[in-house]
Amino acid sequence: MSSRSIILTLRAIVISIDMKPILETDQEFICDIQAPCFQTLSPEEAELVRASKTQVLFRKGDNLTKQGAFASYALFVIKGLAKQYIEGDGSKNFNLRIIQPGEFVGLSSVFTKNTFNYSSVALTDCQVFLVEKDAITTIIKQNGQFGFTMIKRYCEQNANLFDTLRTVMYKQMNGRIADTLLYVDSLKAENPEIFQLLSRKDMADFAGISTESAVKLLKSFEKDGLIELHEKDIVVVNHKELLEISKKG
Amino acid sequence: MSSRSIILTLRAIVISIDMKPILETDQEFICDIQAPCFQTLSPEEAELVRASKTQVLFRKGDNLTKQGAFASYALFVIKGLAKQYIEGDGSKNFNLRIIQPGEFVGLSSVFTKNTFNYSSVALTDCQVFLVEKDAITTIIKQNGQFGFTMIKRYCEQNANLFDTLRTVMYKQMNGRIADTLLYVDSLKAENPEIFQLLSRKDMADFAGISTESAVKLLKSFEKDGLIELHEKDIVVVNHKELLEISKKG
DNA sequence: GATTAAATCAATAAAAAAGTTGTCGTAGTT
DNA sequence: AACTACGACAACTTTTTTATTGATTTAATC
Repeated sequence: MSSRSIILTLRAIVISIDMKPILETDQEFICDIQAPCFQTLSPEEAELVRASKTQVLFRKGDNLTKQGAFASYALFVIKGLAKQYIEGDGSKNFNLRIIQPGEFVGLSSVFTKNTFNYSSVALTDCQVFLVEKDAITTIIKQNGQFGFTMIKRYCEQNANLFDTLRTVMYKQMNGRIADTLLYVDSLKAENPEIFQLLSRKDMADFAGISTESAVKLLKSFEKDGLIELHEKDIVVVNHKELLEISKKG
Repeated sequence: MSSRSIILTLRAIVISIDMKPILETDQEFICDIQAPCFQTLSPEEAELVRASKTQVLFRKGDNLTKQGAFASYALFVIKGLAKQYIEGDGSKNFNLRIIQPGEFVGLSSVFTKNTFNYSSVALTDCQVFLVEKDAITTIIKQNGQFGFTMIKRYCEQNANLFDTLRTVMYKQMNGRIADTLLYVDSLKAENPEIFQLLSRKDMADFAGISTESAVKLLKSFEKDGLIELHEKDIVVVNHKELLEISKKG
């Protein structure tokens, strides 16, 4: 290696260590604050967010949050997809939801708990920014509109949690995998590649069943003409009947 | 699924959400505080650590730290191995060190920076506990002996960083991969499986060279009788000559 | 301009992970 | 007691990732 390229390499390393957020260009900077949920912020509030945020590129497979780790901030996903899940013993995970651009992760940690109560992992590279919880708290206290938005988002997530619990509680395999299919399919309009990003184990972990059962059920749904399996992509053909199966449980 | 097992499952989930640290038994609890570097703590100080810590099981492949994310705590590895690295553009990482049981990660974040300046990932499942930086700060200020230990550890890591920079700066391929081999081999006594946990890309990222070059050099070292390659394991045969190559650069 | 060091590219081989299928066991349910 | 709804295991296939090798290209040094 030449000394010049060594120096370039070193400079890159030093920049990385100093960690002014990778990929943060002016363009993207503006982009952040333009996200819908930050529109109600006053200039001073926007400045507070800006000052107490850091932007991070999570690579596919990186954890955005780790269940049990201290949480001093909330994460806002600008770009990319992630999944949120709870870890049990062994490698028995239970998938809670897909995190899309424009959504928060770790809000609950801001309001109450000091630790993340779930893990989440990037399904694709994710551009994320982290805001320290003190900043969020401060702003909510002085800007009711913003607070309302935050609470609304938090409640939505909670409502979904209840649905999830109901599913796990009362439905059996067919209904659960139908729920999972309907859920993931509902995201497909925005994220056409979503099914390709999920393994059979992921689908199983959303439904809370074994991987083998998931494989068998998907095949059987295909045979019954409810869905089509194209490699990893899944096309919902008979939406109505899936809903029916979901209801029957 | 039977309702009883559903309830058991639910209970497991609820416990996970509540996240009293997975796997923390009395036995392990005692084990923590017995780690050498905590021996100088007074009972009250030990209690402070205990109160402001949380214990987490990082699964193989999980990030312990993410470059650029807010760091409100330091991590102490109880069990398992991890690697620390800096992220560049693309997927160009540079491996800094292997983190062994009994070592801290993220100390620098406690003392100065508010964000982690490197990433780290579990090479095996890792039992880790996290201590909030305020607790560490408080204790250091009142317990000089403990502070000394912390500073010493921090300095050691820094010294290694300088060596690493020197290597990257002045040596070429042969010397670098020799350094990498010597470094990893020095950990083999404590962790016999260490080489199996590292891919050729990992070795290359330690040496700061391309994966292909690493493969070729390792083969050539084998031909010259310096090392033996057994599947993923590597045995250093001619330690002295490797040192020589390392020195020559 | 010739030489050297090392990255990049492309093609292939080998190993690991993911997906699939059938069989069996177990715990509830009827 | 028979039945149902699964999970668990084992064997196997497919896909993906990692490793390997040779050829080519780029840059820097001599």
